[in-house]
Amino acid sequence: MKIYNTLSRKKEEFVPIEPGKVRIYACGPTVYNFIHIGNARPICVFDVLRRYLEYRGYDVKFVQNFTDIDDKLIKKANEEGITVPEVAERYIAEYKTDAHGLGVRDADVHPRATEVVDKIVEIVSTLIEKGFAYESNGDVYFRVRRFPEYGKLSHMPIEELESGARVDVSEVKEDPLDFALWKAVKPGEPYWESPWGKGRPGWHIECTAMIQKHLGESIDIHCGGVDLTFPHHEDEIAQGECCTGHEYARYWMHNGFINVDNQKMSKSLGNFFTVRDVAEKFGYEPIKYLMLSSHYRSPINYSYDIIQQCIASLERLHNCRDHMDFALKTALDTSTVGEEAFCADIDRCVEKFVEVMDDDLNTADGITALFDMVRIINTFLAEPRGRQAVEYAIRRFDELTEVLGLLYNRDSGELDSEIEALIEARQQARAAKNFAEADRIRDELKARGIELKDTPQGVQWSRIK
RNA sequence: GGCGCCAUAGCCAAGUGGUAAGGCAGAGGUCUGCAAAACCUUCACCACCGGUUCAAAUCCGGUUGGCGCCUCCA
Repeated sequence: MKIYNTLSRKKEEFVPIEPGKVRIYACGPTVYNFIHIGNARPICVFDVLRRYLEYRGYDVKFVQNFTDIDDKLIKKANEEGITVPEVAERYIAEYKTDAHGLGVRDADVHPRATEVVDKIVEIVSTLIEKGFAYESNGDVYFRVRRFPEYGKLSHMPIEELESGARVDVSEVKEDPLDFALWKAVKPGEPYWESPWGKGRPGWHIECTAMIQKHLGESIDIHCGGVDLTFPHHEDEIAQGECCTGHEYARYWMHNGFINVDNQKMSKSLGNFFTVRDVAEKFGYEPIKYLMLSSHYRSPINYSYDIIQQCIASLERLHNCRDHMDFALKTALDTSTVGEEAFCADIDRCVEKFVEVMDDDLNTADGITALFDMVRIINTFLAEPRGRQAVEYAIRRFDELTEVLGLLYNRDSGELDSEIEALIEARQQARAAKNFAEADRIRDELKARGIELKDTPQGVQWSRIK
């Protein structure tokens, strides 16, 4: 598989540190509010990365953090008159509701910043011992100029950073470039004891601590949004590599943004949508589809029209899958002509899927391979088919939707007897050419969320999504 | 100012040297009691101007337009 590595700015063949194993760390949300659809992008995309690597036979360990201590949480807690841990608890729960709604699996470990303070103190102490960091007024800063490779991820010339004039100038820092590893406590804020007095961790250091604790000194893939490239990821590399002397992460994957009206979503512009809001109107699945419909590094523009198109596309996928379930119920015990060729066509779609996903996780093309399969299946199932062929198609189709994390939460449940009786009554009405009654029943069922399709093989029903 | 990204049909979106995938919407048709679904057919001079090449949406240079990071940020 090839992965575009921000470090080299090239697609590189993926070679794990340890054969067969992949250690992935993805920057997770700061849990001070509901996540917005921009947050949903890395969550969805890197979940697919994980699933795809597993599909390709790797043993994947996937870690995603929750930032549960920072300025925004403190502010939120003050506003609501509750504690910081209460804020974190609430929004971690909301996060999980959304992530599960999006069909995203839990990470193997979801560490919280507040759980790794010991590790953070340990790393900061090591950095001070090695001369890479210094204490100043209860804060601890990293000496950026001590790490000659600083800037290798974002490809920023260090001189330019300094002349950027936006860098915070502070008397407590030796150099404006230096960044905080530890922040001295301010009145009314939560704190932890440390060799430098009461305080709390800086933001960048938490990820480094979690990686060291749960994945080791070097990891295979580090993921996050493009905006994290600098300074967050750059700082992580500096801390991590200076602390251990080893390469921090081999591959860096950065997802593009979700825009609204071609502008970055942000609170200050007032143009952001929470996942919850969109899900309540349209459901979670169209959001998931949107995220996978273009390459993960491209920007996506969110709009009502686009989400409607996602809903329509998804319907074609669901119809095909429903049709397969129906075809299985009415399948023949013997095989029919052309099934071998059919299975071969299906296999070709899977091969294409693997080929494009191998190319830097091209989910847009992966979906195309799925749609190719849909057409082949729909055509093939126009007439009754042998059970084995139908089962094979289902298995291979599900294989792809599972990797993409699409068509989850499918309701293949049974109908209750009352509905079944209505369907039967309608069939009798149709046989008696009482079409008014038949249509009335069909409308009634539709109002109850059941859609009927009359086929040569009988009545196919499905629940309206 | 520094470092980058993007521009493909009405909409979304792949394709990065060999003559434009896929989805949505539209048009026509087949099937159907009707409907739905499905299937078939149809729908692009790849922002502009130069250059390299037998061959360019794809490479190089330039122009225009849009966007991001450099500050918390997915």
